[in-house]
Amino acid sequence: MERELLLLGLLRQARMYGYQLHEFIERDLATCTDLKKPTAYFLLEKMARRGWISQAEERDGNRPPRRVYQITAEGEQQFQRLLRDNLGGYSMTRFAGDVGLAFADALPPHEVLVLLHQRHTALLADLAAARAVPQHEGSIQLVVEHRIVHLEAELHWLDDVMARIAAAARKSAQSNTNVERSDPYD
Amino acid sequence: MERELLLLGLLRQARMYGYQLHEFIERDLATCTDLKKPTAYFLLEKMARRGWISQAEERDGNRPPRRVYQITAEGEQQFQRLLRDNLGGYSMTRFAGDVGLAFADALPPHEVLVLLHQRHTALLADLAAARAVPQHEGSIQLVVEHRIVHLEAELHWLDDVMARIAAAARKSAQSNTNVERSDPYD
DNA sequence: TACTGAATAGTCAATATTGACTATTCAGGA
DNA sequence: TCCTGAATAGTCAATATTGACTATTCAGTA
Repeated sequence: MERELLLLGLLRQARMYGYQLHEFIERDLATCTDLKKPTAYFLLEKMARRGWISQAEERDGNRPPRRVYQITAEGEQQFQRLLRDNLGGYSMTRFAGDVGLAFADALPPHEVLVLLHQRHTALLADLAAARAVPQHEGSIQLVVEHRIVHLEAELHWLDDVMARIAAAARKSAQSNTNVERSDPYD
Repeated sequence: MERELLLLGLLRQARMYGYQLHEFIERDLATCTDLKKPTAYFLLEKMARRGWISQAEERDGNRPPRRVYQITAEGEQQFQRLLRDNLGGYSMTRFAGDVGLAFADALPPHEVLVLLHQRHTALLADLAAARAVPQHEGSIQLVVEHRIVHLEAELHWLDDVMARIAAAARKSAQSNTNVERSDPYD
């Protein structure tokens, strides 16, 4: 339901057409959500059917007509309900990268370390991008900060995981060495 | 693709039928992913079509026959590819709760605080559940730890956000008071 | 003027995901 | 024996989501 909440929240601030909504989301909210164009149109139509928003054809000069969406009184009610549900609740966050980690022991540790280093680099780039986002007005700023907090925690954790894997790999390499070279001082 | 990776990773450890896979995911991996039964069957069929896994009917006493899935050599290849992609990459995590926060200024601050307090409670419960998960063998333990790290960061951040909202509300209540009661000492 | 590439505005078919349901077996008690 | 509730094993129709595509307009420029 977050996507409906998002669209209603934007339409609450101004009437817009689908493309405009999509552009705004891509430009200003890419940090907090994604919403592909077909999904946006799908949800807009659904909400229009339910009477949460109203559509109107509008033309601008020679351009082909476009559907402008506007929130209704019913839509405002639903917005408030969805907003209260969202703020008051908490739904488990899923991390796509966890699945790989869960099976990390299927690869040799040194390769895992190389791959996690790549992940680390990608994380750093994402953090830099989040830090580069210009100040937003109002609560949207919170979301950017949230993202930064999360990315920083993620980086620390990833460093820790890599250190532990490296330590385990060293230890096992060491015992191999011991066996192969029978070197009790290594 | 994480879901395919997940199923392949499980089938790599033992041949299983759909229900077994689903049960394992619900019981042991609920912290890191969700995967509803119909989705599991859908993906299993898709991977069978592609030759990543093979199916076999099997019967156990009087029970109705069930389809047992087994990873193939091709499936093992794909598993390794997906695993490398997953470990080496990073895909943005989306937080459902962010959408609500982005529109928090649509509600009076005191109500936002009440709602965020509810969220806080739910978070604490989730953290307690994550801490209660018994030790897992191997890398799966990493995922549980990751979850705990994230929940702790989330709680700290939420405390901070609530404190800031409370402070802003106090300040604005104060200026209201000043205006209404003209009390320069409050 | 004619052409090219970017911006605008959306559509379509294919895929993925889910809630709600069915149907069987089995263990244990009334 | 018969019944009930839990466990087992899945299916189906409805919904949601996406990649890839179309088609128009406009600004700049060769």
